[in-house]
Amino acid sequence: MALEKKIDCVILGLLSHEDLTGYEIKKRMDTTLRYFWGASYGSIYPTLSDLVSRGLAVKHDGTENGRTKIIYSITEDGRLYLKEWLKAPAEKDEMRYETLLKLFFGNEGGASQAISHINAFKDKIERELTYLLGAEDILKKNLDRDDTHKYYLLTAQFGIKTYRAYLEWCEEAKTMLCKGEE
Amino acid sequence: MALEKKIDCVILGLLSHEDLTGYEIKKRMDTTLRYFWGASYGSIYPTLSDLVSRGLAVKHDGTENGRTKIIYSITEDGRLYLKEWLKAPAEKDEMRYETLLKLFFGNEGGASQAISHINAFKDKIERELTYLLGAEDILKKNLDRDDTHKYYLLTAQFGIKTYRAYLEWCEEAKTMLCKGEE
DNA sequence: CTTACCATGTAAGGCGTTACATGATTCA
DNA sequence: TGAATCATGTAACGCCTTACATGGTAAG
Repeated sequence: MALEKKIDCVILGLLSHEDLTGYEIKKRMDTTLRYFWGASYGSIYPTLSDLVSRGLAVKHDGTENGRTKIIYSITEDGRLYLKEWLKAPAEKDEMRYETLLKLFFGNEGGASQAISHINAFKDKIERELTYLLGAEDILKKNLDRDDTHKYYLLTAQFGIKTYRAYLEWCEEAKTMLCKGEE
Repeated sequence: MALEKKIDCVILGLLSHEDLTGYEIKKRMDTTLRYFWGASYGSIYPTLSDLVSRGLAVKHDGTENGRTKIIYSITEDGRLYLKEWLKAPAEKDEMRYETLLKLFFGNEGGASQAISHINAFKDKIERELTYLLGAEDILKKNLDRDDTHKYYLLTAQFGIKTYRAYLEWCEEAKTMLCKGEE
């Protein structure tokens, strides 16, 4: 019980705003949703079929730029299902940071190795932060156009705030490790 | 390739510092490691057997307080394996926050529902933060006793910094949502 | 003309959880 | 005496990723 599977809700959530193909859903997962909820084709396409068979979404063929596509739309039942899920409290908030794991056991590898891990982490976070700041900018400019943007902005700002805290920590952590090196 | 499975390294990491039983390992997972790497009995005990069969750990029976225990120790090979893993760059740093997911689709449920999710999240984070601050305090007092404490402290401080950023965001997010409610 | 991107899927298998099963000891 | 904690495990199953398989179109 307490199904962990939220992928159906995520897809329904995306479809609640606009009709999408599986490919487009994957792109959303790789950009907007990437930093707090990822998914691969191997879970997206089967879930899409499943949603259709449960009557929560419908599919219809379409063509665009001479290309054949399978476009999915949410149904009324799908919208109800989504709303029920949104009402329920969030169950799973967790992080899995291998960087922290390696740092936790850092004594076994030494300070300079730990610093390398911190630097690699810092670079990754800086790249992500740049992306999020760009997204924030666009969202702010379109705030009045669409109410959903307000919620997208909220999550982007969560990421920005978090990543900035990470970067601060990186500096402090390196300082602390260097002191021990002397 | 690029095995995701790190549980063997985590256990080896714990054993590199002290001999432990499976039960004690689980307790570490539920306390110290909880916020960045969790694990259940269903993965700990089989991994322990696996480590023994690979020669990375050894088990020996012991008794303590009249209770029978199976105590595991790391071997030299285990220490080598751990060091190799520590050398390699971290591959998997990711979060899965259902709260953010529900917020991202918050428009479908409305501002007051979104605020409820934020409040629940805030409560959870405040509890975690209290725990981490307690851990930080203890670690700081024992910094000179054991070099490993420095690394434990580093990860605790990561959590503290991150959680404080979360809490700041909670307030800002609620303010933003309330403005829209008027 | 070939690289990159658009587009849809499946199969195998890894990883890890939940729930179950069992039993001893300690403490209120 | 009953609840909590100590202690060790297994079985079933859920979820998801990786890798594979296929083919069209756009742009340089």
